[in-house]
Amino acid sequence: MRILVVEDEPGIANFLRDGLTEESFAVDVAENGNKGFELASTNDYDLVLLDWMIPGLSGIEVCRQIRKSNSLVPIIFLTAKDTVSDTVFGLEAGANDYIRKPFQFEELLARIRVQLRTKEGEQNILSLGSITMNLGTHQVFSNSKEVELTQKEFALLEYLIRNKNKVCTRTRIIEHVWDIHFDADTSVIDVYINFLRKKLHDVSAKSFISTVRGVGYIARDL
Amino acid sequence: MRILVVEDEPGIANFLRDGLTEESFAVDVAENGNKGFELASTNDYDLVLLDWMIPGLSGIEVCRQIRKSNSLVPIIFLTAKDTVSDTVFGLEAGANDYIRKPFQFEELLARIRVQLRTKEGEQNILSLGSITMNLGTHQVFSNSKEVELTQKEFALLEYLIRNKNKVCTRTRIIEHVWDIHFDADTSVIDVYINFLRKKLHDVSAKSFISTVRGVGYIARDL
DNA sequence: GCACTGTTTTAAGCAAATTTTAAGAAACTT
DNA sequence: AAGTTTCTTAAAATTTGCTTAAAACAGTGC
Repeated sequence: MRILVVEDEPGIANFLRDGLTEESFAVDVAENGNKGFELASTNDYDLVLLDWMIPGLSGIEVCRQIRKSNSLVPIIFLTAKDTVSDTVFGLEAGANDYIRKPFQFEELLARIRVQLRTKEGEQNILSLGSITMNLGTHQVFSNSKEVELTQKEFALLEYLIRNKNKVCTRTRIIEHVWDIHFDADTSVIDVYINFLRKKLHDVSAKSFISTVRGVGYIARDL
Repeated sequence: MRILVVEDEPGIANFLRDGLTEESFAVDVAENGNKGFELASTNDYDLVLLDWMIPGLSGIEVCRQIRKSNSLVPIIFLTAKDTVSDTVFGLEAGANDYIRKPFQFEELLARIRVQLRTKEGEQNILSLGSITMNLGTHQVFSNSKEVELTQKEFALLEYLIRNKNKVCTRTRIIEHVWDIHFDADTSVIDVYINFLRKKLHDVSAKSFISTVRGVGYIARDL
């Protein structure tokens, strides 16, 4: 899942980047409003975190512009202001939620999950056949036996399962899981598919990730 | 579907070639404006991706020349510039759309599909009789049973179905699906028609691809 | 600051599937 | 029946993906 963070204070920006990366999100940071809108309009993010007070276009403006361009990406405001009118103003501009600074990272995470859930019509649990992922606790179970996955393995599996029964092309995988947008001549996907198959294969019945030659991979529901 | 990419940076050019090939397009790359125009004027592309800043003729010039030669092929600009006047300039030169670098591959793909759709009046799903193709997921169903096709098989079937009820000559097939423009003394089409018939025949009622002797093949809607 | 641990990426040889070539059999045309 | 054209099959050539090992990197504790 790709998240755009629009935040000028480097401390907070880094804090968010690191924390969200730990949670297996692919994070881009924009340090002002113009950059933020540019990135938002040229990329396909799954969620946007938007600081209210930023140089260039204000957060509200960025939010309006994004909505004007017909994007429904969930937007969460980070705001130091706390008067009711301001938050209402933000929500009316098209934001989905807001959180006041200083905030607890856990709370932010919870709100992010809520937005992603409503977007995808899912809970915190993803499943495919006998495999279950708990996004909240970062645990993966295969036949109710826990399997330890690394960050990248987890992120790749999440992407595959969110798109289950659809072919995921190499290009899309490298963009959504690795956040790489050019020069895709790497075999890192092959290697991670291999990791996942090894870790999940002997536990669940059959190799549930099939290869679609010349295109990518597909995780099938049976 | 044939796409011409006019782009000088090898990294981006390769990225585009690979990504578009994954999506079953036949891709040619020109590394400068003159080559680009030469290819565009001597070939029948379904779409042109044109970088703005390229050696030789500028992207704008190539676009103008193409339009001057009375071609209506859809043209999408790739541009690093982002002032409104520039893009308007590009669109006035006869381009159909533009996308700013750096871009998300999926967004580019969406824009390409929009151009091809308006051109062909179709969505992401193609169908013929009991056969359905999902271009987004690269899946083919025959009587709602999935059939596994390779890249070339998929591309050939797509071409036949996009031109259903029209005779597709061998020359056009070899040009649009294989991107070969000389020396058509190959029997590769015969072989692939055979593959398709075998894979789809026993599932759907009758052989839906008929041979038109001396000319080519036709996929009929019944 | 350095060694240790685990993760991620790169690279290379091998295996497997796809794509192309080729050639004889079959079908159609004249 | 002769001459084309297409079909079918098999094998060669090529491409793509799998697997493994090692290198690069990051984080932790001493």
